[in-house]
Formats: sequence, structure tokens, C-alpha cells
Amino acid sequence: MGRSPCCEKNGLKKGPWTAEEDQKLVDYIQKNGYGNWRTLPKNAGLQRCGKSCRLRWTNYLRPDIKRGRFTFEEEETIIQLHSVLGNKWSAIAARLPGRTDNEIKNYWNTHIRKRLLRMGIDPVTHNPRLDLLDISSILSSSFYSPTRTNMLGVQSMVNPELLRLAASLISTQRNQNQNFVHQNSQESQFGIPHHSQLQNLDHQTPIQEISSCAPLSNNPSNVPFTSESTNLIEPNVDLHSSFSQFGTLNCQLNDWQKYLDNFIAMDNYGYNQQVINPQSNMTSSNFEFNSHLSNLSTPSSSPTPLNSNSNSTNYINGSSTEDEREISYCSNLFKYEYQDILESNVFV
DNA sequence: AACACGGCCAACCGCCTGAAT
DNA sequence: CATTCAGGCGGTTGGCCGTGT
Repeated sequence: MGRSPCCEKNGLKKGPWTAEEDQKLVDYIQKNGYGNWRTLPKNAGLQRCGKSCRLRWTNYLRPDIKRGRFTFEEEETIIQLHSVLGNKWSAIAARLPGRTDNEIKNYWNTHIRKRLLRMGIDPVTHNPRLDLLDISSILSSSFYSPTRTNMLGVQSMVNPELLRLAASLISTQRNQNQNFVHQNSQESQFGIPHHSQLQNLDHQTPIQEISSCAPLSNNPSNVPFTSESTNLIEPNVDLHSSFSQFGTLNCQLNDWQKYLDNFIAMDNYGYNQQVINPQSNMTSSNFEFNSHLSNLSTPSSSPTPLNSNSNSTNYINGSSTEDEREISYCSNLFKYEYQDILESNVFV
């Protein structure tokens, strides 16, 4: 015989909780704690099942729950963790004090997911969306490895023979670098090498190792990492006239960023997306992206730009408005690509 | 003012796992 | 060892509310 049932399914109240019920639950837990959810409703005088009480307490009544809007830092943390953990909402919530898994899940589905989609990022893979990339960039990109990408989408567009060839190239490239990667990879708390470890790689990476990646990742084989590539997580991005019709996004590319194949630039609405190959758009260590909003039909539901008449320079660091956040995510694409590359053990 | 529509989010549903019996 | 269920989890739903027409 197993346990006896926790409660009768019939005759128990469902639906929204009343203030009176909340008070009963809070009073009881404050006096007796919340050890046994099975017997709690009866002891507390509630016509609810234990499961309903537990959810009400953990998602709403718990005193340590943080209320109000998610901060920019929390949002960034959620995106970072989701890129590693996926829809493990409880695991994500465990790293965000005061936030519940339910709250994070709701926030992801109603805010972050939509924002990433508008920015051209697949919210599942955290890679640039395939439907926004031309096929040559897909095949040349170092982080579109067949083991971690949904190849169904690719297969629908590509000659299978070409696909096999690309997969073979990537596989060969991975094998060539496998030993070196194992020697150098230390994992962060998220299972991803921390950016600080790249500083070590800067000094340890022989030029020959980098040049061996050249056919796959289009790296300039004669340019090694240098000790200057320490500022890699926060690329130096100035956004000039970001809210005018013709915005210019200037990115100062650090040495390590030159090795990336593609960079998706977008306007502050997230609607004007353009894949850029830094190699072909760079002059010296800069490249410039001109966003011509007037050429696009902006959806009627697009948000009204803040400071629409401003011609001043807007800095992304510490920004707090919705529009500025999207620009910040744009710059963080560098970071995501960097992580993907290290995860797939292709590029070092 | 009335209605339609969509976004948000609290709560529920159904499944899984591990523990109790 | 088999059965049963509590607790936990992710997915989904439905009602409320704000906004647009």
C-alpha cells in the first residue's frame, strides 16, 4: 500500500485567492511553518488542496519575494542563464533571489522572448535567426555546428550534398582543435569558460593554432590574439543619434572580435536588422553601420522612440529605457557569439 | 460609450521523480 | 518489489485590464 490521498479532489475551491484566504494561509505558516502541504489546508481552515496552497505561498505570499519590474541586470542574467540552461525556470530562479520560477517564466514569454525575436535572435538557441542570415554566412559561420543547431531549418534550404560538405569541414576543424581546447578550457559557473580565461588564452595561444582555423571562420591568419583583447565582454559601442531616422552605430572592434564572422546590427526598434561581416566592413579597427529607417515600413505597433528629437550621443552603459536596452542587447551579440564559439570547441 | 483586441500574469494542469508504505 | 502519492517542474489557460477603433 502507498500513501493515503492528500485531499479529496471534489469540494475544494479553485480559482483566484481572496484576501481572507491569503490571510489565513499567511497566519498559519507564520505560526506553524510550511512543512506538510497535505495537512496544511485543513489545519489552516482553507477549502483548498495542498498543492494550491503551496503555489500560492511560493509564488505570491512568501515574504522574501521581490516585487516590481525586473532590473536590467536581472534581465541580462535571465538571458545568460537561459542560453545555458534552457527552460529550466526553477534553476534560473535559484540564481535570482526574490524571483519565482513562475514570474521568470512569465517575464520571459511576455517580454524577453519577443524582444529577442524582434532583434533577430532565436530565443531557443540564442543564435541569430536562420531566416535572417544568408546561406553563405551560415555555412561559413564557426558556431553553426551541426551538433548544436537545428539542422532541419538548414536542410530545407540547402543542397544536401553541400550540407554534408560543410558538416565535414566543421567536423574536421573541431577535431583539429579538440586537444588544444581541452588543455585550456576551465568552465564558469554556467558551464561556459569565463571571459577572464580568454585573457589567459591570449598569452598561451600560438599563432599557428589560430591560423589553422582560418578556412572555417575566415580569420585573418596573420593576426594573433594580443594582450589588448581584455575588454572583450563589453565592446566599445557608441550610438550616435540613435533616435533619429538615420542612426549610426559605431563599434570599436577589439582584436578578438575581428575573428567573428557576422554581427547583426539593428536599429533601436529592433526591426531594421542587417547582417554585417566585420571583415568586409571594417576600416582599420572600426566599422560603421548606417541604419536607414526611412526605407522600412515600421509596424504600427512599434513603440514611440524616446527622445525622438535628440541628436546627442547615447551611451549604452547604465541605460534604462526600453529602446536603449535593445541597443545594449545588440552589442551583447558579440558576447553570445563568443560563448557559442567556445562551447562548440571550434574556435580558439 | 461600447465594443474588440491583445498583453499580462496568477493559477491550474499534467507529467515526472523520489519517497513512503 | 510494487504501488501510491507528495512535491516539484514546465506548459498552458483564462480572466482582468489597458488601449485602440
